[in-house]
Amino acid sequence: MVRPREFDESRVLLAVRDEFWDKGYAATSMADLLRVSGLGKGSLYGAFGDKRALFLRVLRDYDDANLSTLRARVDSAARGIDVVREFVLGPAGDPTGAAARRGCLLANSNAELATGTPEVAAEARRSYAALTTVLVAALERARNEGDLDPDVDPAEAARALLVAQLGILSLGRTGVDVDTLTATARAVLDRLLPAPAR
Amino acid sequence: MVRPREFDESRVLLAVRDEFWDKGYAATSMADLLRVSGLGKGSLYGAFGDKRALFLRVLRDYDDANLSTLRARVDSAARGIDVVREFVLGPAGDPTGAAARRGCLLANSNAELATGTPEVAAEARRSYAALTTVLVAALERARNEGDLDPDVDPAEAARALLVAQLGILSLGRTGVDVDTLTATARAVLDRLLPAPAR
DNA sequence: CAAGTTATGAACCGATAGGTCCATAACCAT
DNA sequence: ATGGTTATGGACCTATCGGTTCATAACTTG
Repeated sequence: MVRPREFDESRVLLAVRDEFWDKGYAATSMADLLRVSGLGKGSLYGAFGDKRALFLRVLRDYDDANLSTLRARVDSAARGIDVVREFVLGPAGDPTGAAARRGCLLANSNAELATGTPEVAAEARRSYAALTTVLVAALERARNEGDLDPDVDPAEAARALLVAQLGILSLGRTGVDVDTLTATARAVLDRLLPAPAR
Repeated sequence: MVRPREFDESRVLLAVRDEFWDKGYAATSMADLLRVSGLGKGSLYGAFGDKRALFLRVLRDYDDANLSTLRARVDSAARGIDVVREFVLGPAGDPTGAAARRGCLLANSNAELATGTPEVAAEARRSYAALTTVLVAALERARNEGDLDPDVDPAEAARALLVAQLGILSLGRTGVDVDTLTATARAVLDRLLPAPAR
């Protein structure tokens, strides 16, 4: 009884996400979104609402995917400490520096929109709280596996590691030399994750 | 032979800066800037050029002022370590959290505009490099004053502290509870600035 | 095959964006 | 006092913004 969509919703959402990610919210026009999605106005508005709603949808999907990825890594990683290190080193991982310059959609969006769009700030708080919880689990595992000094408080360290990642993201977005960025990330990690005294 | 300006240039620049700071670049309209500055279009364009040029001017002034302030603190502080701690704790200092939510004009702008406006990213790199240099000096002083473990490499630690500050700024902009923010900053600092073994 | 429903995208809309222009006012130097 | 020069701010301009409307096409179901 209905006419089905001609487009793949998730493909469109990814294309839209990339556009917002590359240009930022305000600098992305609806015309841009129509171009990268290949849709007409009726379809895009009909399926996702206006620009703001579409953006918030994309942002939430992005966060959920990030969280799921991290949780999956905690489950599959050989050692808890590996997940934590990867969490901080990840943004500097691409040797071309392109990933570092792109940064994180959530961090970029929060910096751009936190004041005027409280939903974005709230989403960031939600996401960071969830990330912290996962990091705590990874740190406790690391401690049990003998990779972390037992004196380190997992909750405190998790927040510190989140701050470290956000700092690396922020610095990486300036386009700083990627080797320096990586070295800095490693230096911070070494301080934040002391090995057990033996 | 000339007609003098009727407005105070630095007052206008501060008003414009605050507007960009509060709303971000794209979300600030020329109408906003005319309103907060109290100028007419002819005056604003005549004195500072277009929106982009005005913004870059304001951003550079902001950076220069920040740098000067930090340098002055290094000169006037009782101990080098105090400057470094203040550098990281500063963004979380306002007990109402308003300063933390506002963040840093440079960090916010870099997150919003780094991709599309290379001048902003370049300005951020320049500013962060200069800040790092000042931090190195403060750390060397701290070491000489017996407040810092001599094993700590000042250059490496300076970059780590910059990352820490940027992370605090980023997290603070989400509107997270200011006590948690401060506690996190302290925890990071304690790890990054170990006291000398005795 | 027909009826009913929804997706589609081009046409269209008012509002606002940033930016230019210009008549006038204000001022300094002679 | 007057001529030369610049600051001023409102009028004006075009492009583009996000968003709505609607005739049509496409499809499912009975």
